[in-house]
Amino acid sequence: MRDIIATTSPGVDPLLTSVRRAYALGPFAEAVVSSKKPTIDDVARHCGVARTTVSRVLNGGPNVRDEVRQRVWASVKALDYRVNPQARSLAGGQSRMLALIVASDLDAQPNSFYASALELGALRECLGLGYQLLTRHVAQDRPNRREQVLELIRSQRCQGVMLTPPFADDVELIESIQALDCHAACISPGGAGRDAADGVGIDDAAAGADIARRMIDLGHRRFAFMAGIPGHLAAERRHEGLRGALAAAGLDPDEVAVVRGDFTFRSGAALTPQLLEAPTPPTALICANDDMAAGALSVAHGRGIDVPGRLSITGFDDTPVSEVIWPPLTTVHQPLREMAGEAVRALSGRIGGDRSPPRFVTLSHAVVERASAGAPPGARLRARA
Amino acid sequence: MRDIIATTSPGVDPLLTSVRRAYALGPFAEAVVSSKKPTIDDVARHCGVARTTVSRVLNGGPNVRDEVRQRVWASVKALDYRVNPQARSLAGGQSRMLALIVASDLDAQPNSFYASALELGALRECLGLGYQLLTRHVAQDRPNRREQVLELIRSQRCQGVMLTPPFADDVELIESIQALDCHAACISPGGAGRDAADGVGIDDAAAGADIARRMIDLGHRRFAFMAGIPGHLAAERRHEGLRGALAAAGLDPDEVAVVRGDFTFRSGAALTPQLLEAPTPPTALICANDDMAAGALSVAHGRGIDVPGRLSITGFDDTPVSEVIWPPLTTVHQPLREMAGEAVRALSGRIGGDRSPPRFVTLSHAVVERASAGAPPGARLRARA
DNA sequence: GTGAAAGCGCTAACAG
DNA sequence: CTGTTAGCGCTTTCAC
Repeated sequence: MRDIIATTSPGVDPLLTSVRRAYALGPFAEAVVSSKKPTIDDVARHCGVARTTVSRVLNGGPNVRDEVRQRVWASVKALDYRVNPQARSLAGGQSRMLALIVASDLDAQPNSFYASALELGALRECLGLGYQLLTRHVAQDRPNRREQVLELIRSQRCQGVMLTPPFADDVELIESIQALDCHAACISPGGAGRDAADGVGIDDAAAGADIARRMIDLGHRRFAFMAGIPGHLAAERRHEGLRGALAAAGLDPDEVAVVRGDFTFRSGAALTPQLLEAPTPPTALICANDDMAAGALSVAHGRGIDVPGRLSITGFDDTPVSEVIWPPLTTVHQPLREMAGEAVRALSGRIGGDRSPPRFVTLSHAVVERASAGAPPGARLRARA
Repeated sequence: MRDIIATTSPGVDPLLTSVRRAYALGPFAEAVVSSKKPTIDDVARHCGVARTTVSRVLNGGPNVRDEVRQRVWASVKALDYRVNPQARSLAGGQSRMLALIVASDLDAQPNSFYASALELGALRECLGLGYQLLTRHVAQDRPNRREQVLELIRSQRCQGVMLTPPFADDVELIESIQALDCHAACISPGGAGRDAADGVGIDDAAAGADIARRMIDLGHRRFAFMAGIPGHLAAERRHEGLRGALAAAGLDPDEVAVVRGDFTFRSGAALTPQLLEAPTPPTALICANDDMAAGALSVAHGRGIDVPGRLSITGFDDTPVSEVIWPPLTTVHQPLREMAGEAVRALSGRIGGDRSPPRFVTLSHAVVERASAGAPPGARLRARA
C-alpha cells in the first residue's frame, strides 16, 4: 500500500513526506492524504489538539469549548475519519454489539417469518442507535443450547442480547448472561422471564381470548386448538386465554381437541388429519401461529374441505404468510417489528446506565379478520360483539 | 465484581491473593479463579511460557514443540480462556467479520424468503468457519446506496462482503469495496459482476429455458412473463433463456406479454389483472420469483380462476412460499443456502490469501413440479421431454 | 524453539 | 477546559 501524495514539490521523496507528516506539524500536514485509514491521532494532529479532546468530541463528552468541538468535527470530515470500533471496544469495553437469539435449527427448519420479522425490526432500530446486530439460531432441544448463546456473548463481547421463546423464559440462561456483564431483553416472555430482565410482548391471554371470542361470536361451538411447544410460555398463555373465553361462553374448555406442533408449516400439516377425522370434527381450528395454520389450510385444500365454509382456521402473529395463502388468514396481529425495536431500545437504555427494575412493555394486538374464518356450517350468525 | 476464590487459606485477603496470582507464579497460581475474563497473559503464566508462544499455539503457528503446544491447550481449557476478538483485530487486522448486503427497503418491504434463505446459508457457513455475519438491508433506489455499504465495511472493518442482485453487478461498488481492502463475493451476478469478483449462482439462462420448455411440453402456447427489476441481471438472463426456448419451439418470443414487478407478492398481485384481462389471456404465467407467483395465484383465486385448470403459474427460487400456498407452486429450485455458503467459502479463501483470478461457481438448479402448472385448457397433452 | 518489546487505535483516570 | 499517561489484549518483528 503506497501513500498517495495529493500535493508535493517535485523531487521530494513521497515516503519522506509522509514521514514528515507523521512526526511533525509542518506545512505538509494538510496537503498529504494517506491511503492508510486515518486514526484519532491524525485528527488530533490535523486540528492541533490532544487525542483526548478528539475522543471527547467524538463521544459527546463534556468539557470542550464549542469552538474546538467544531474544529474537531471539521477535521474529522476533512480526513474522512471514523473510529475503529475494535480499538474503542478494547479500550472502553463498548463493543456496541447486540445479539438476537432465535430458537431454530439452522439445518432442519425452513426460515420462519416470525424470526425474520423480529430480525428486521431489531436491525432497523440498531441502525438508528448505532449498534450492530448478530443473529444466532440455536436449536432449542440441544443440551448445549445455553452454552451456545453464552459463547457468542463472550466471544463477541456483546453488550445486550434479545431472547425469543422459549429462551425468553429460561431464567438460568438469563442469569448467566447477566453474569457476563451483558444485558438481556426478552421477547414474549410468558412467565419467569419477566422478572429476570426487561421484556416486551402483547397481552397473550387477552389475545387468545379475543380470537376465541370472535369464533364463538361467529357461532362456533366445536373447537380444536393447535398448540406449540410447551416451553413457549406466551403461546401457553394464549391457550389459557382461549380456555377462559370458552368457559365464559358456557362451553367446556376440556372438550376442545388439542394437538401440539412445533410452529412449523410441516407440523401443522401433519397434525391436521387426526383432527379432521375425529367423530365430531371441529368447525373452528385455532392455531398458535400462522405457519401451522397454513399447514392445516393446505391439508384442508388437499381434502377438498371448504374453508371457511366447512372449517374455519385461524392463525396467530399476522406474519406475511397469512396474506400470501388462500384464503387469506384470519389471525391475531402481533407487532413483531415494533417488539424487536422496543427490545433494542430497552437494551440501549440499560447499556446507557439505566438500573431501574426490569420493565415489561405491553404492545397492543388486534384480531385481523381476513377470509379463513366464517360462520360454521348451517349456523345462524349470532349477534356480533 | 468480586473475585471468586476457589481455594484459599483462612484469613488471607482475597484481593491480595488475586494480586499475588497476577504478579507471581506462586502456589496460588492454579487455585485462584478470577471472575474477570482471563487474558492471553493469564494462560501464558498458567503454563509458564511467553505470551508469544500462546499466541502461536492459538493461531496454529510454527515453531512450537508439541509438548508445549499440548500444555498451552490444557491451560486454555483449564482457564476457560478465549481470545478477545477486538484485541486480535486491533493487533492483527483480522476482524473476522463478513457482511451480507441485501437489496430491500427495511421500512417498506415485507421480509423476503429469498434474503432469509441466503442469510441462513451464510450464517451456517460462518459458524463453521469462525466468522461473524452482519446483515445489511439497503434500498436499491437510494442514491447513497453504495455509501451505505461502504460505510458498514469501513466502520466494522469487514473482511468480506456478499452482494445480492442488483448490487452483485454493480462494478463500481465492487471496486470501491476492494479499494477498502475488503473482498467481495457476488450472489447471482448476471454480467459484469462476474469479472470483478468471485461469484456463485446457477445457469440462469438454462433455468429460464427449462421452465419455459416444461410449459411448452405441457402444451402451452400463450405465455406471459412477470419480470423483476431491470437491474437484476440474473433474472434478465432467465428471461432470455425463456425467449430462447420459445423461439426454439417455433413460437414468437415477442408475442409474450411482459410485465415488470419488484419481486414482491404485492407487485405480483397488482400486475396480474391486466394480464388476465387481455383479449387473449395467457394460459401460462411464468414469474421471475415465487413471491410474485404467489401474488398472481392469489388474484386468480380471488377471481375464481382455476389453477392450473385454466391458468398455469410458475415461480422461481423454490423458497418456502412455494410449498405453503395452494396449489403448491411449480417452480425452479435454486440452492440459495448452498449459494450463500459457497460465497462465504470463497470469501474465506480470499481472506486466507488466495490471489487467483475471480471464479464463478455454478450450482445446479432443477424444475420442481408441484401443482400450479398443468396442461392448458382443452389441450391434448404433448409428449413429455 | 522461545521470548522480549513494540505497537494496533482508542478510552479513561489524573493532572494541570 | 485541555493534555499527559496508562493501559485494554493481542499479533508481530526481531533477538536469542
